Amino acid sequence: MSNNQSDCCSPLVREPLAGQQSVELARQFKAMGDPVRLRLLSLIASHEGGEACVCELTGVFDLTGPTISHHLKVLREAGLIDGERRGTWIYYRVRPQALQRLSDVLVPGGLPVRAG
Amino acid sequence: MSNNQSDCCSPLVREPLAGQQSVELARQFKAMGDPVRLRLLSLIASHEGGEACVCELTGVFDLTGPTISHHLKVLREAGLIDGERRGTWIYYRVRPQALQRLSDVLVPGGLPVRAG
DNA sequence: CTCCTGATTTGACGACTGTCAAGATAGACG
DNA sequence: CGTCTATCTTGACAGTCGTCAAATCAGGAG
Repeated sequence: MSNNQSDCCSPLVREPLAGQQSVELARQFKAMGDPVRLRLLSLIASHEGGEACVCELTGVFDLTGPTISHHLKVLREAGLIDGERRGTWIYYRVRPQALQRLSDVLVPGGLPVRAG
Repeated sequence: MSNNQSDCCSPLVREPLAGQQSVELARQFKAMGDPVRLRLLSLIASHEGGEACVCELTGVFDLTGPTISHHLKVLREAGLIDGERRGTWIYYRVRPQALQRLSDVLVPGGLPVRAG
């Protein structure tokens, strides 16, 4: 079985998910299973240049800095975003491969698709 | 903004998710954020005929009936599966539209794609 | 009607999660 | 060096979640 992350995975719909794979995927879906995190992900992904500084994210929500920081950490540890410090600010960007992989898992067509 | 569920949604990557939409989507992603539920979903989706009876799902896990039932309820209330009683048994099947929608949200191409 | 089997509901309990306040780190600037 | 700003970490607390045992509901068979 192709358990490799870069080679990726058969879609959910084609064959039963193996135990280990389900744990990995669930971790990523779970990270997206919170409205705040989903919006953070979207804010980052859709921001110009494909990246956003924490300072641009904090103001959007009625939440304290530490809470935003916590959510970003969850997204980062799930492998959905990457953070990079540049001077005073820390910039986050999404990992398109990760989103693509999750997207692929969900539809029967799955991997083969990819309309360039 | 096309906030309509059937018309669907712009992908995460194109523009920031609105508050209400993020809550709905998060609910579905959250439902998939558990290894057992992901495997259940996969078992149902990949089962012959596109449906599976609860009795076929229970034996797969080292979990009690009530627990499986609970997870199925979560998936059902998230709109990811549908259940139907036929005689003694209850059969579940996935809602392909729901999975498709989630898949679409995750990639930049989003809706327009669809390589037949 | 009574019993049996399949499935859900209820109630309980430990584990985990989202949130905040307070403290700690990291770099920029005097 | 010390200070200021941006971000993260820690500790605490209420709320939610995953799980099981026990009770309940729905059909089929005697």
